[in-house]
Amino acid sequence: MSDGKTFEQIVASADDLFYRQGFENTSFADIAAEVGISRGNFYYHFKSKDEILNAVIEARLADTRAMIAAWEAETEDPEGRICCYIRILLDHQSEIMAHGCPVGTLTSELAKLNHQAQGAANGIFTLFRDWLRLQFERLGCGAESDRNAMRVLAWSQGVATLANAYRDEDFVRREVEEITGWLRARVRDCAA
Amino acid sequence: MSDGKTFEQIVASADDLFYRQGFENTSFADIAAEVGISRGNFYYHFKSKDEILNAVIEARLADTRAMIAAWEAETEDPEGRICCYIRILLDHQSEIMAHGCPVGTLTSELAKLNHQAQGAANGIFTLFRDWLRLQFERLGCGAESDRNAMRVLAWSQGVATLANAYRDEDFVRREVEEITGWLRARVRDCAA
DNA sequence: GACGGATTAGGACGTATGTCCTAAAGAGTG
DNA sequence: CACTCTTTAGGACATACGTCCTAATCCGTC
Repeated sequence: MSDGKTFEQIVASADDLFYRQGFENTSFADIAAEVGISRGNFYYHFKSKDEILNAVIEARLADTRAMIAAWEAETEDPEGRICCYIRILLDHQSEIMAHGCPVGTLTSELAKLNHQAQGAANGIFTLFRDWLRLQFERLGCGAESDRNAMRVLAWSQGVATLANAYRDEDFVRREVEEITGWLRARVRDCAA
Repeated sequence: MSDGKTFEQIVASADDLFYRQGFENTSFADIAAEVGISRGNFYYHFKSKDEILNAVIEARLADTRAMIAAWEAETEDPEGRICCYIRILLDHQSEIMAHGCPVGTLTSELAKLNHQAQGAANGIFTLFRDWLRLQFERLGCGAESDRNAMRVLAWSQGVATLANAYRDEDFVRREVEEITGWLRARVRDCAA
């Protein structure tokens, strides 16, 4: 019933379209066209559009966990790991300039729709937040760790929003350097 | 034809609803219900929904200009003026936690819709950006002025996005203090 | 009070959408 | 080949939406 090839394709296309066009603005016809199936076929795999959204959020949660796992495999150094997160802004620069941050724009849209999946979408933020907090704790930031994690999240969200508005590559590059510099200083302070 | 009482009410209600529910997700029926007029009456004042959006953006531009003028009347001190901008986060805290930043969420939505009014909506950002840059220039930040202005914009945008996601009052308050502290340090650096 | 332009109400129209239903096609098993 | 369960196609259905049209109402002026 679930977890077939078509199921995965629907989720993948919906994921992409929700990111590029927004959830509300993406129709079944859009997804069907991209997957190459008929419109009526959705209801064999999903009971409603909201259920597709839930599956997309699940997929994003899984992707995020995998991404974090890859960063953990990349380096043991907490500061280096935090830099991995910051580097998303560069690695996905063109997509971010075109469509913003996938997490931030989705949570914003769901907040306006008063959608039930809001909490689930926030879970993606929380995945990053908790992991970043852990890295700051390992750096000795103690009680400040969560605040630092939130600062990194907020900073990157702001950069994504303005990058999307102005499509300015240099701005993104400069801010990434600035965040990295702030991080270095913060690590020094915490270690002291 | 234009600029009547009904016209103003439509723009005011649309402005409010676009903020709370999003542009795409707000229908003529919604606006009509809030203003108390019939649905078909819109087309006497506006040729299309996009024209309402344009009027809303015009109104927001005017409001922003008025807000900036009020700040300029409030104090001559550039640092104090920048603090006025930062203080929006506190003055409109509950709305921001409920619906995000009106500017950031609108530009994000229009970007996803590939809407023609995207540029006009960015103009609101630019109003703040140019004015903030001017204040930094007067503080002696020189070539760094625009970067500092963008940083203040980005920071506040990020705080708004996360405030909307987590609805955490303390987080907003802490970040405002942090930005203010950063500003003080930056002013010191520039003056030196 | 009568006229005329400004404004409004109400509904028609075509389209798009989410949802649902049913018949057909596909795939695997005996 | 026959049977069954899974999967798909295609369209029906009600609803909501943006747009447009027309008749009615308001209101200031003569």
